[in-house]
Amino acid sequence: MSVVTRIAPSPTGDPHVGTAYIGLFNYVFTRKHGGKFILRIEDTDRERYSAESEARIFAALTWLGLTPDESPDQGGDNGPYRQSERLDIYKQHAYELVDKGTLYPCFCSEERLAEMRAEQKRRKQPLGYDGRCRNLAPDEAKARLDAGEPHALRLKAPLTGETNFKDELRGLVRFANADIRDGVMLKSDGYPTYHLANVIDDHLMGVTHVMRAEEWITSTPIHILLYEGFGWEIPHFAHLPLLRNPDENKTKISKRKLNTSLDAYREQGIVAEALLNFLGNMGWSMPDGREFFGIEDMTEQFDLSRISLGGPVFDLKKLRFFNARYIRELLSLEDVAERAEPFLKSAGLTWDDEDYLLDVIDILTPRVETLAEFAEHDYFFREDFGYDAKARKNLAAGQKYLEDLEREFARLDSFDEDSVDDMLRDYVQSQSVGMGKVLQPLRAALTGVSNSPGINELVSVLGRERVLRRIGRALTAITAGLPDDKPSAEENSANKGDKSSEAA
RNA sequence: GGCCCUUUCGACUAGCGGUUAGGUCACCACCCUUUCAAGGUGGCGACACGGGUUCGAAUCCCGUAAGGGUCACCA
Repeated sequence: MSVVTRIAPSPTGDPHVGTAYIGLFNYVFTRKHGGKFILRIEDTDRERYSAESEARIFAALTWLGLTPDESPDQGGDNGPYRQSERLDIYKQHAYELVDKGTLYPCFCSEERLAEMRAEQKRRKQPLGYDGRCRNLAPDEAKARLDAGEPHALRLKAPLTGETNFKDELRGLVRFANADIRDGVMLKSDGYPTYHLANVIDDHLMGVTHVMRAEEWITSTPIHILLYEGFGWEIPHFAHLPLLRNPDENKTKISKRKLNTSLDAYREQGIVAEALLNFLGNMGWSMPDGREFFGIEDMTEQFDLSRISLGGPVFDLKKLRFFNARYIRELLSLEDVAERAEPFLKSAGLTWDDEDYLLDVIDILTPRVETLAEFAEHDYFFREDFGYDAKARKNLAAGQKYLEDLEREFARLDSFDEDSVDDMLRDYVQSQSVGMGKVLQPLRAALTGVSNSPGINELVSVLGRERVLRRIGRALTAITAGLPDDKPSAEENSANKGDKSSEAA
């Protein structure tokens, strides 16, 4: 049996990390079994639909490398892949189900339903359709239908017995039919609701394994009833655990409490592989316990039985750790530089040759957790950086050393790290002071900040020309009295990371 | 509230009847060190609770509790 899976995001708002999460599991499962992975756009909610959002979903999936085999973009044998383009299909199938007695027309107005709900709430009764139209005499229903009276189509849920299904991860899940409501399957505007469209599409597209988030568990019996109504084969279901907010109660991941936008992570300089790897550790683990693995490795080892069911908390700190690890170890220097370039450029930073960029990225790499953070070390790319408070203090205290070092550097033959190191050590020794006394002013002159990569590598990468120019500039500034009003570029560059996203 | 799902360190997890309950992030300490990192070493820290079953339970069963999800003409 060939496997067919799908993800079915709704194009409303930002592309969601949940889509990437569910997408990843569908993707690796499908690749593992040599099947087909479909992207279907569930755009039946006309109120919230956004074309731009749909485009961003495609872009995000492409970024992550979760490329579908069939989609609205690529097409395929089972299209169209946008639900809004399948309206006739749903309608036709829906009325077929009316004939079969699985669905029935409901002529109740929105107003009546609203009243009904209000009344139920007041009496603290269970919410749900009261079934008025369910018991309409067949010919009355038919007559009103023929007369073209506006109506929705509701599920005629059995009153007794139970509807069960086997969840691949949890085993048998049972529901009393009495608890299943007569939900609307086809809206009065002719659009299907999720349940109907979903079942029809999954069947018509040949989906064999429905892997979706746990929140769908309670609507699965509705889907089962629909499959049974049509007389269709029921696919396998696997409900994946829900990603959780890092809040007290671990509620379902939400953009109120966490940044759920894939675009946002991309813009923050999270690399796709790291995000995927991080997501792969949410509710799943490698048999050998490895935490760092690519999508190929995951595919190779993937097994539904290794999914754990507790809802994993989406921990930004661990994501950043994974990202940092990819930047400094798992990706090649060239690769990192290439990915960092857009971030540097959009910060207005420029450089003359690629080798210099590579050198800079190389020494920055252990000090950075995201691609965007490279741009914080702007002193590598500009000569007009400001001096922050500590740097000014260091400069003021180090004028003499800087004057000496200016001469020493001018005289120095080679700017490789060892030569620089030898020279500096000799000089410091000759002054009979601590290293810091000399090196901190030098650091301030070269970077404008008080913390930076090691002096030796810094000097070596910057090269003679920049070093001399910067010492000269610092000396001038000292003489001019180091005016405080000068905008100091990176006053807070020592502050770690983005608290901003947590500041809600 | 009804129904459904879930439950191992603060977080992610390993474990699938016999382990000093292991690893990772975070946190703390130490080492390295001119700064900031990275790196190294070590530390803190968990089987929700109560009953069973068993010679023996984190592992199996039953309750309880807690948390989550869901109850729309949204998905």
